[in-house]
Amino acid sequence: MKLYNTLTRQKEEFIPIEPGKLRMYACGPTVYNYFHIGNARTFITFDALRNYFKYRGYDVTFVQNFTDVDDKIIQQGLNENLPPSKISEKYIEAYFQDAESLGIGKADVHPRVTETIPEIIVFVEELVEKGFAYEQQGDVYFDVSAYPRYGSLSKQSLDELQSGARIEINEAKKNPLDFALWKAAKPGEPFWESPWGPGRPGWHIECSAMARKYLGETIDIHGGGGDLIFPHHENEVAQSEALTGRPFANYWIHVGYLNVDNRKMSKSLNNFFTPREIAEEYDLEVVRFFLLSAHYRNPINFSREAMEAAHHGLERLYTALDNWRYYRDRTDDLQCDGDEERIRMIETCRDRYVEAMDDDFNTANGMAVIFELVKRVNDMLAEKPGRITLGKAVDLLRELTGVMGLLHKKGTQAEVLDEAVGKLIQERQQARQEKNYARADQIRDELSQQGIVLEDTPEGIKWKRVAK
RNA sequence: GGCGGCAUAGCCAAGUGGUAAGGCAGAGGUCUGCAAAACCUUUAUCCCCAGUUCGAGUCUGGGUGUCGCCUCCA
Repeated sequence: MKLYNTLTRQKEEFIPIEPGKLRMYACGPTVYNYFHIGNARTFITFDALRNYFKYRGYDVTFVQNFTDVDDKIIQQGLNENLPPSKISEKYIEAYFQDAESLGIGKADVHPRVTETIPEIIVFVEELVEKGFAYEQQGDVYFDVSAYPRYGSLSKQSLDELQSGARIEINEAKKNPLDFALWKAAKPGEPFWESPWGPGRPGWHIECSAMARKYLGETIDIHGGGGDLIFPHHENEVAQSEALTGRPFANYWIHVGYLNVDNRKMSKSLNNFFTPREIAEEYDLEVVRFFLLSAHYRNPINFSREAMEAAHHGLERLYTALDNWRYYRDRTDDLQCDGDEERIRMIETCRDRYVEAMDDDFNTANGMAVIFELVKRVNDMLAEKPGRITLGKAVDLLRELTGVMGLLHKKGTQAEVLDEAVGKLIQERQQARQEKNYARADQIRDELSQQGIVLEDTPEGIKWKRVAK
């Protein structure tokens, strides 16, 4: 498997630290509000990447944190008139709800800053002891000048960073780029006791400490959104490598932005959509489908047109499954299962899917293979080669879309129709036989208003519920 | 100012130097009472200029446009 590594700015063959095992850490949300679908792009990417590694036989340990102490959480507490801990609790719960609706599975561990304080304090203490950090009136800062390789991830030199620095001059810092590992508590803020007095962790240290706690000193893959490269990930590298003297992460993976009108979707530009908002109009599976239909590193533009296209594309996948179920339930034809040629053709789809995904997790090409497989399934549904051969094709379709985290919904056909609708369908059938097409079409229109679409097939009347 | 993306059909989007995947939309057709679904056919010299090469969307140089990071941000 090849992955693009931000460290080297190249695609590299992925070699795990321990054969067959993957240790992966992705930066999770700061839980001060609902996340938006730009955030979701990163979560979905790592969720699907984890699925794929498992699919390829890796024993995966995936960690994604919650930042549950932060300036913004404190601020939101004031806005909502709630203590910060209630804010983070509320939005962690919301995260899991929204994640589920986007098909994002849980990580193996979802550590929280508030549960990692002792480890963070030890981490900072060690950095101070080793001369990489200094205390200043209850704050502790990382000393970037003590770490010569600062800037290696973002490919920035210290000088250039300094000349472009837009950060406020802080008298307490030796260097404007020094960043807080520990912040002295201000009145009314949550705090923990530490060797430097009451305070709370800075943002960057938490990920280093959590990754170390759950995954060890060197991890295989660390990732997040592209906007985290600097300063967050740069700082993580500095802290962790200063402490251990070893590489922090072998592969750094960064996800491209989700744009709106070609501008990055972000809270500050106020051009964002939350899953909750989108869900009023589309099934969120459409969002997931849309996000995975482009390569993860490329920026993609969110728009109504894009959602419509994704909606139709996803529907095509579901329709194939529906049509298969309908056929399967109405035929006993079990022959032709020895159709070697077809089976071989199906197998090549798996190979090509793996080939695509092995190439820097190219889900766009993976999707293309899925659509080709759908075409084969549809072809076979028309040719009716027998249930077993077709069943294999459909199994593969489920296998591949399953890795993407798609097509988990139950089929529309399996539901039970209510009696009134059933009677109408019967009546329409009667009308058709009597060539009373006006009445037949009238009934079809009526049901269509209720979101039930009828299709006349050689096997009988097929119906489906159309989602929004 | 420093660093880095991106630019391929109406829209979206792949593309490892050998003559452009896939999806959506459109057009024509098959099937259908009509539809729907499905299938078939059809829709691109890849931002511009120069260069390397037998051959470049794909490499090099120079432009142009655009977005981003350098402050919190997935």
